[in-house]
Amino acid sequence: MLRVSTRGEYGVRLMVDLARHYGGTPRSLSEISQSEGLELKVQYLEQLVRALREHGLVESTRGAHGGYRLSRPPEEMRMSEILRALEGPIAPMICATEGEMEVICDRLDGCSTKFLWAHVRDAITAALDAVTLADVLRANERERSERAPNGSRLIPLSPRLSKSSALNTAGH
Amino acid sequence: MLRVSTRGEYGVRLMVDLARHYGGTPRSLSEISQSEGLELKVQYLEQLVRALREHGLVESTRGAHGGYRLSRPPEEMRMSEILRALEGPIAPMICATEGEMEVICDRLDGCSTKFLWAHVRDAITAALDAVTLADVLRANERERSERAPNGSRLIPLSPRLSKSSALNTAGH
DNA sequence: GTATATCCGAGTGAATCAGTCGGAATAGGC
DNA sequence: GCCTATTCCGACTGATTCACTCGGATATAC
Repeated sequence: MLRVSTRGEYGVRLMVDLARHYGGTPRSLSEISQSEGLELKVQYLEQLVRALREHGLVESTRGAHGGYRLSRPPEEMRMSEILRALEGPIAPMICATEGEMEVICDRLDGCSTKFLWAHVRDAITAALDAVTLADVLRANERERSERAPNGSRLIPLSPRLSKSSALNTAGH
Repeated sequence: MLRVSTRGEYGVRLMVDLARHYGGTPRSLSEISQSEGLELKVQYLEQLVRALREHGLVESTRGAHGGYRLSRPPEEMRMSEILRALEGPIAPMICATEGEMEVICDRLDGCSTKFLWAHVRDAITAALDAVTLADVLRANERERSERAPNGSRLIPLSPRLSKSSALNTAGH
């Protein structure tokens, strides 16, 4: 339950790639898809990056050698913004969408569980506000470097996946 | 994004109703559906309550005057259990399901955003662990009594919906 | 002008959601 | 023993959403 769609997953990976190359030349979708393991889905990425651009999170240059870049440094991008751009407002229930929720929920006897959903929503937004794109990039770099560089990909990842993960340095 | 389905919504309402009548005679689904404003969906409720029973949260008695009751007092039921029973494990991404997540996610280059989803998942479970069925019932009773008893349903609910809601007494 | 990109609207097959349907089993009241 | 109220159970279905795909237009470097 409470799933994020592949839109969110791919979109975040795309942003991580842009963060990794922040400051350089624009990255094309085909470059991104290769280095993030999304080879087959370039056409789909187009759709996602559109939403990110429309929300002002990335800027594009067209034509040959064109591509995308972050419109702000990764440290100044909260994951909440990114996911909102990709998937719309955080709303565990229709009656608990961000912003005004009274309007919709005046129906019936007022959605007896309103408070619960608002509580969940606030927890999610807080969690996503506390993490920046730079944090996710850092965690990702760490994981990459821990994997042996000479192609021995067989190291089990289990021991490092506990609650004391890299993201706990994000200060929440 | 991050939606809870109507399964979760109706199922929680059902549980709130059972909590309100805890200690009395078993409640039939038709009674529940009437008092919770779910008149048309009795057949659907059947399906939901099944999941709740199979997870040991409610007990049933069959035949005439039969129905359902909570198998534990509302104070001892966390909303996390209830929602898990209704909607399955809390997993914002396939690679961040509760319990073991390494197995599935060993594919590709190891899901660069794993940490983020785990972080979100933990925030959600913490939020749902902090609230008991009794808390939701209490918040609901309060709302009911605040609505004028003589049918003047027109009072706007807005001022009381801020972050300092009743659920903040749950101690998180 | 050609190759490489982004841009844009529309379409589509598969999966999930939100129920519905038909009937079997169980228990209380007469 | 029958009738009624109820839970139990598996299967079915229409609508919606998801996860893409397609075809083409537009812009820019060389």
